[in-house]
Amino acid sequence: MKLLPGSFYQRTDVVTIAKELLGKIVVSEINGITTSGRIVESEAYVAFIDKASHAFEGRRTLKNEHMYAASATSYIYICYGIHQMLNVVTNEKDIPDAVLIRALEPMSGIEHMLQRTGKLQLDHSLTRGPGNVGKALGLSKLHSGQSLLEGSIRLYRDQFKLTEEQIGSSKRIGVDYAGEDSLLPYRFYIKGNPFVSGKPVR
DNA sequence: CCGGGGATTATCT
DNA sequence: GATAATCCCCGGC
Repeated sequence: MKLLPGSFYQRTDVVTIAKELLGKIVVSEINGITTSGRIVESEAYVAFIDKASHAFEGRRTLKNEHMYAASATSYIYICYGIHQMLNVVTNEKDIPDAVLIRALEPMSGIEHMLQRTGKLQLDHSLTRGPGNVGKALGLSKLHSGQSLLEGSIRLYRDQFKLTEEQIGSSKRIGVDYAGEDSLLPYRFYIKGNPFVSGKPVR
C-alpha cells in the first residue's frame, strides 16, 4: 500500500481524478484510532463554472475557504448541521476543484466505525452516503484544510484494479438546484458494490 | 441573539 | 420516490 503522491491531486481534470479515486483507500488516524475504507463512489465538482459547486463563480467564504487551498488538501463541509462531508481538493491553489467522497467499503477499524455511528453490527449503511462516511471516519471540521499527504486523513493505493466495465457514472445526487449542471455525468461508482448509495444496480 | 442555509438520511408507501 | 426530521454554524443586525 503506497501513499497517493501530490502529483495525483495536482492535475487539472477533476472529473478524471474523481473517476480514478474509485478503488483507492482512505485512512483516518484520529486520537490514535485508525480506520480505513476503499472508495466506491465519488463526485467531481468543477471550479467556477459548476452551479452545483460551493465555489460557483468564485464564491468564497469562510465556510468554503479550504476549497481554494493547494491540491491534496481536505475540505470538510457540514451539511444540515449534522453531516460531515469529506472532499479532496485538487488542481492548483486558488482553483477550487474538489471531489466528494460519497461512499466507502470498510476495510479496517470497523469496530470503531460501529462505535462512532452507534450501529451494532456491520451492514451496508455504515459507510453508504457522504454523511455516513464522515461519521464512520470520525471527521469534523477540525480535520478540514489538512494535507492529505501528512495529516490525519490520507489516501493510499494498493494492487486493487478496476476495469472500465466495473465503473458506472451518472448525474450527481442532491444537486437538482443546479439546473443544467445537475445533469452532468460527474458521479462515479463501482457497479454492484453494496455500499454505493442509491438504488441497487440490477 | 436570531435566522437561514444546506453536496442528507431514515422511514415510510 | 416522496416526505419529514434535523440542527449546527456563521453572518448580520
